[in-house]
Amino acid sequence: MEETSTPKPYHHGDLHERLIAAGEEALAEMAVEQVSLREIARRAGVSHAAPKHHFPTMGHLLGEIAARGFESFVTALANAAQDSPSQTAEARLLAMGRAYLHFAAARPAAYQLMFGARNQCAMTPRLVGTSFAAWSQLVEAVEEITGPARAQAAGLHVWSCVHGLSMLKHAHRLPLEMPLHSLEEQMLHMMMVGVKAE
Amino acid sequence: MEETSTPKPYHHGDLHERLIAAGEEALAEMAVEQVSLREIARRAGVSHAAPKHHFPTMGHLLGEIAARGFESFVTALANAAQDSPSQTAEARLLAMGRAYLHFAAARPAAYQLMFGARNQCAMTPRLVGTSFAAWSQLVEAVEEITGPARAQAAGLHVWSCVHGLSMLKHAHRLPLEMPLHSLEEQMLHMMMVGVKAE
DNA sequence: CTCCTAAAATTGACACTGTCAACATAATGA
DNA sequence: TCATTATGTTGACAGTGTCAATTTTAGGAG
Repeated sequence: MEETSTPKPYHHGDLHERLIAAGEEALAEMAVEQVSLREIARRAGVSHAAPKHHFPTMGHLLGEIAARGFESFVTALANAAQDSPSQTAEARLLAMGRAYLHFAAARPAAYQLMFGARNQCAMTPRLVGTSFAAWSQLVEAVEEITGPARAQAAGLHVWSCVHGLSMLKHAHRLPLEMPLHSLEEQMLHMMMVGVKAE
Repeated sequence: MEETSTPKPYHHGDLHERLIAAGEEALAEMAVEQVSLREIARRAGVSHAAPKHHFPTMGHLLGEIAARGFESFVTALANAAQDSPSQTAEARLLAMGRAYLHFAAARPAAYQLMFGARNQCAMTPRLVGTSFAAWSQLVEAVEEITGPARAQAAGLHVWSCVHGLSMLKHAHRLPLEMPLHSLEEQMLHMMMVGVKAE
C-alpha cells in the first residue's frame, strides 16, 4: 500500500479528495443550507452511502472543507500583508482587513461554513487547528502595533469588526443609503483608530 | 367575525399565537438547526400540517418569531439607554452596546434566527420592518455623537463590532487566554474611540 | 332553530434528507 | 492462487417540509 504514488488507491479513483472537491463545487453554486451529502455524492458520481467509508459523518466532510477554507483564508491574508505597498505594521493590518472582507464576499458559502454558528461542521482537531492558526495570524499582526499586553483585546476588536460586517452583509440586514464600499473603508479606518488607541 | 374580542376564533383556540409561542419555547430549549415545523406543531398539540392554515411556510412562522425578537431587542436596547446612569450620548451608546452583547448571549437561538444568514426566515415586510427599526435606533444613537455626516459609517462600525463579537462567541472560534468579559469591555472601549474619532 | 358555507384541523402521501446494516465487488498481500 | 480487507451499492429507517384530499366545526343566513 505504501509503494504506490497515490496513498489511497481503490475502485474508482481517490474518492476522498473527490468528495471534498464536489462539496466545494456545490458550496460555490448553491447556498450552504441547500448542500446535502447526497447531492455531494451525486456530483462525485457515487452512491449516496459511499461517503460513509471516507467520512463518518457529513459534519466531518464539511469540517474538512471548512478546514481547507481556513487554510486558503490564512494564505490570502498573508499574501495581502506581504503585497501591501507600505510595509508598516498598520498598513499590513489594514491590508489584511481588506483581504478579510474580500474573502468573505468572494466565497460566501465557504465563509458561512467556516464561521456559521453550529452550522453542521464536526469540530475535528484539524478544524480547530486551522481556525486557531487564523486567529493566531491576526493576533500576531495586531501585536506588532499594540504590543503583547493589548494584543488579545485588539485582536478581538479587529476580528469582530470585519467578521461582523461580513456577517451583516450576508444576512442582508443592512438598509444602507450610501455605497457600501465607501462605508467599509470608513469602518476600517475607525477600526484602526481603535487599535492604535491607548 | 369582527364583533368578537379575539380576531381569529376557531376550533381549538388561537393557534396562530400558540404556534409562535411553541416556536419560541423550542428555540429556547434546542438549537436553531434542530427546530422543525413538526416539532413546533407537536408542542402546540396539533397535527403536523395544521400550521399551513396560519403560515404558508415554516419560513414565515420563523420570520414572525424573528420579527418579535427584533421588537424585544429594540425594547431592551432602549431600556438600557434610558437606564444608563450617565445620560450623555456616549454613555447611552455604550449601554446599548452592552445590552446588545447581553441579548445575543442570553437568547442565542433568537439571535441566530434574527441574524442567521439565509437561516430559514421568510423576508416578510414585517421582518424587514422590525430589523430596519433596530438599525434606525442604533444609527440615531450614534448620530447624537457623530452628527449626521458620519452616522451611517459609525453605525455600521458599532453594529459590526457587537455583532461580530456575538457571532464569534456563538461560533466557538475564540481561543482566548483572558476572561472574555474583560476583553469585551476593552473592545467596547476601542469601539467608542473609533466612533468619536475624527 | 336549521342548514349551508367556509374556515380549521387531520390524514396520508410525496420527495427529500442523514445514517445504518447487509450485500457485492475489486484490490492487496500472503 | 486465494483469503482478507477496503470500497461501493442497495435498501431500509426515521425524520423533514409541503401539498391534496378529507373530515370536523364554527358562524351566519334564512
